[in-house]
Amino acid sequence: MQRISASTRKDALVEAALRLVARHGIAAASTRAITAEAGMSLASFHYVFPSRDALLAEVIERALEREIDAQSLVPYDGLTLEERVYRAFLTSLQLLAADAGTELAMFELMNHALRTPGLEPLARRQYERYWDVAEALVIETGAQWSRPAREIAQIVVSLNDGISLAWLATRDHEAAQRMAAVAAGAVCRLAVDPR
Amino acid sequence: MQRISASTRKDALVEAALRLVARHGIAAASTRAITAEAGMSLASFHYVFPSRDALLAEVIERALEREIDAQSLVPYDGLTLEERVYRAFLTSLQLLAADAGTELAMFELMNHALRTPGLEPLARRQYERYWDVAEALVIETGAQWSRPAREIAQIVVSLNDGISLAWLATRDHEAAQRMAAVAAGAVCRLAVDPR
DNA sequence: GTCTATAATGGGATAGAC
DNA sequence: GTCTATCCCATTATAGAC
Repeated sequence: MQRISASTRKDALVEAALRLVARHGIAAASTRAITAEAGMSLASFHYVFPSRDALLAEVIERALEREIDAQSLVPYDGLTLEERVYRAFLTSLQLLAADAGTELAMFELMNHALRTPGLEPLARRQYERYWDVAEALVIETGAQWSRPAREIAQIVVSLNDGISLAWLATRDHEAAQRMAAVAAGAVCRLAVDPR
Repeated sequence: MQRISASTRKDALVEAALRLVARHGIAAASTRAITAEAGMSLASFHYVFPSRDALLAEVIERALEREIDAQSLVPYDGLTLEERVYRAFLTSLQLLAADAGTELAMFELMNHALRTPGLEPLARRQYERYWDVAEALVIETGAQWSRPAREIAQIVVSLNDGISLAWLATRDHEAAQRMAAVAAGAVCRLAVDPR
């Protein structure tokens, strides 16, 4: 095998792990499976990562950034407030339908972090970032809200998580879309002038 | 050891597994750990359960029923609509704070079902039951809603799941209580006459 | 730096005595 | 029905040759 820089190798392992977790769940992401997926030997793994958990920590951060990037590409020009909120929920559902494994993986990685001593702060930071992104979105609507933007944002994130989980469990597209519509309505009624 | 009926034994194993999953996560619920917790031998396990997954399926159902029982004990007499909805969310948060492990376990068991071939219908049924229970609660408010009771119920469940997950990740009591309040307000604005 | 080989552990499941 | 003992496999991590 060629000599490859440690950072390149880390990168390849994180990507391989992410694919495996998305496809078959976190339990399937053993060090052996990961190195096989990345096309390298088992020993290479421990050359760049001290342990499986150290890798999973990086996997969580990588997955989070990807998720946030996907959300921030949505165009909202010329839409009413309710349409914008609805569109945001729908975008999540589209990401979900396009790659259910990856979205389920986000929940699995979160649970893993919450069960692994030392990784709890990762879960916390993940939520703070979700809230940050949603808050920016709420402010960007330009609406006047009856509560601080951050609280609205937290409700939006909660609804999004809840609807996503419900879809993952039931795979009921119609129900999920109706939920997105009703949720958008409920959120918009928190605006002072829900135009 | 004494001769014990198969059903008693199953029961003891399910309870032991539930305790382990709540304490240390689903990964810690190995057949060996479960039988040790239940105070019996490993072979007894396979005498009453064909496999670990067969046990976990029963664990999921048991945990679900317990969760629903806990929620249905809440008294709502003499409260306004918003107070009732708020109270429902708060009750969830209290259960959460009282036993975070068990509530986290619910999410883990759900993920497990979604990743295990053959157990997906369990996850689906679990959600249908959540929705049923919430729908009964929504109807019981006596309010006139702008959408069918089931859709309101689905939003309530989504909010509850989302808020629960956020609390599990951040352990921020204040934020969670504010979220419960704002969520209750948003839901109630879906009533025709939100008195 | 990268590999093969192996240690060390823990897992699910089963055989067979009682 | 219940147990002990064991099989067999997969896992994480490391040793040591190159």
